Amino acid sequence: MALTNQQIAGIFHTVADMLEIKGEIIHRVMSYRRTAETVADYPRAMSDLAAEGKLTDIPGVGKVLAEKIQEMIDTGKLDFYEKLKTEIPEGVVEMLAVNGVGPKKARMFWEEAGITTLEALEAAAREGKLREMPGMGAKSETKILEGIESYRRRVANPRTPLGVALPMAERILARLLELPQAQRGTVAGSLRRARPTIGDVDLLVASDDGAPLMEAFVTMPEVARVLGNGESKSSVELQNGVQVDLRVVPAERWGTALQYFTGSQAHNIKIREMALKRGLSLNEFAYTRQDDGQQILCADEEAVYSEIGLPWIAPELREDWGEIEAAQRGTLPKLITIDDIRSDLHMHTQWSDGALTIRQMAEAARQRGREFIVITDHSRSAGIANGLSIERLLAQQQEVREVDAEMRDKYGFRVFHGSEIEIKADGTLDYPDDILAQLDFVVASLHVSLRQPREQVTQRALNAVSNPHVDLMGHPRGQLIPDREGADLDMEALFAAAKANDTALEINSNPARLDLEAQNAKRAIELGIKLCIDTDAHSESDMDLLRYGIMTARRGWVEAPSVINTWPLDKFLAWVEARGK
DNA sequence: GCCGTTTTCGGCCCGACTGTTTTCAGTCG
Repeated sequence: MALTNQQIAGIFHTVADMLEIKGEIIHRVMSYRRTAETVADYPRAMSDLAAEGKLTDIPGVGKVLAEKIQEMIDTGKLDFYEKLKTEIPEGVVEMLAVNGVGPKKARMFWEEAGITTLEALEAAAREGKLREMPGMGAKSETKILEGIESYRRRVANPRTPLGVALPMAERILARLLELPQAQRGTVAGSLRRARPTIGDVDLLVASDDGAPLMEAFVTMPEVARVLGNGESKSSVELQNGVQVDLRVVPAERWGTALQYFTGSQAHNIKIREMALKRGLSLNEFAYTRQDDGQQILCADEEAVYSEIGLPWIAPELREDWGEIEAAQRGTLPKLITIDDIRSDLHMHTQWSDGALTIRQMAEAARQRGREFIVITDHSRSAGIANGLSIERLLAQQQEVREVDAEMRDKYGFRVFHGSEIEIKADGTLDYPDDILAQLDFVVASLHVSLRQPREQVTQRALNAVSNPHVDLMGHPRGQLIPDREGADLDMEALFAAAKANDTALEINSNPARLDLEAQNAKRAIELGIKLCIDTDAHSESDMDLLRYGIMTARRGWVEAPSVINTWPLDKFLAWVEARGK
């Protein structure tokens, strides 16, 4: 059975670790690691690419890696990996995840002391045996013990969702910016790029006097452990297990520093390669001209990019998904912003599992600048969510009409009546067509039986988007971050059906969903599919989650015209009408 | 292992911090 992109990426990551332990040339190791990253984020299934013979189209994949991917698709395993597993004990590879243990030390512990498990490593450290080894001492022993403890916490809770990490990072940053030494500051790293989950938090502050900032940072009440504490860089682990890094740079070098610490690594490597071709070496402090050694300082990111002939590239795009090539061609997308959003087409009320009345939701949306909304409570089979029977649905419509009339007269604000209907396990929809026909707008979503086999769950999605009454498919894959994988949908088939039926696909703004993911959103708009960025709000505060949906859309290169809820009311209604409602 | 305005070989981005060391290797991002 063919492996998924995630599984293939996982194997390549482990192979890279194993090769590094073996002392392989680092560039060979990096090619596996790079490809693992690429495959993990790739918008199309490796099995599809393999079927089309297009594996070597993937940047960084040559003959050898293409053959290995093909083998995993065909056989479900990789011989090369199986052989490596017989050479290197699993526990030795696991040691690399411990802060302070790298490939050299892992190999030394294994070969010199016969340590092949984390438990044995911990025991040896406790008994003071590690300190006798070359390059080791009492401090590194302690560091490894702390590292093992931290690793075990991380295994239980591996990555932090964007929706948790960003508010936390902003709170810490705000406190640092209160200090007089801080000139400016921002969130950087994968958080600034708005990845759906975050490994650690990167903060950047401009200052000519970093010491007080570092002192304040490492003594924050939520700090559990100081991992490093230098003049320009400190790292802490918080009580909640999240690692936070703070870097301090002088303001005149802000641009190069921010560009560097925002990443991604793949993006930065390409930028540096471009710089080198122009005789410039780039680091976080400056460009350096290679001929005379003269430095070129960049106080903002625009200067960093313009120095090598590129327009500024939005951080959400910096994943090496083609943004540098697009910048060179002058074809970067004009990314959607939160101000482009005019409506919210997916929201819940007290009629099902929401916290507020129809009127309260409408008022809250209006206060946030929306021009119209659609109320889409759960359908009848969603028992836990108090889904609406047909009778209740029709009664709700009356109330929606009343609120609409009132809000329309008062503010010119409109409230429409819809439903978020279950796509049931058997593939049918939760209300009959004649009921759906009475609604202004229909969202169809998968909530149950997400673990069905690929063909079955895909067929359910196709049934839904092909129904002429369905306008939007909500959170298509049904993933829950960070715990639940989405359904094993054939996304290409879903895209084809959405395109053929002119059905829109949702980017759900809830940080637990962010579904469609950016990669799939990017693929969808390339195919000309319409999207919709909704809050799926169940309360007033949920409406403020919209920014996460916007970030995700921007990561997917989405421009406002592709998004139906950026459209003015007339255009929206004309589209719904034209779809045969 | 990949790749090419250095093109089929010989490169491959760059620096901070730590702990050990007496000048640097390992780790990390």
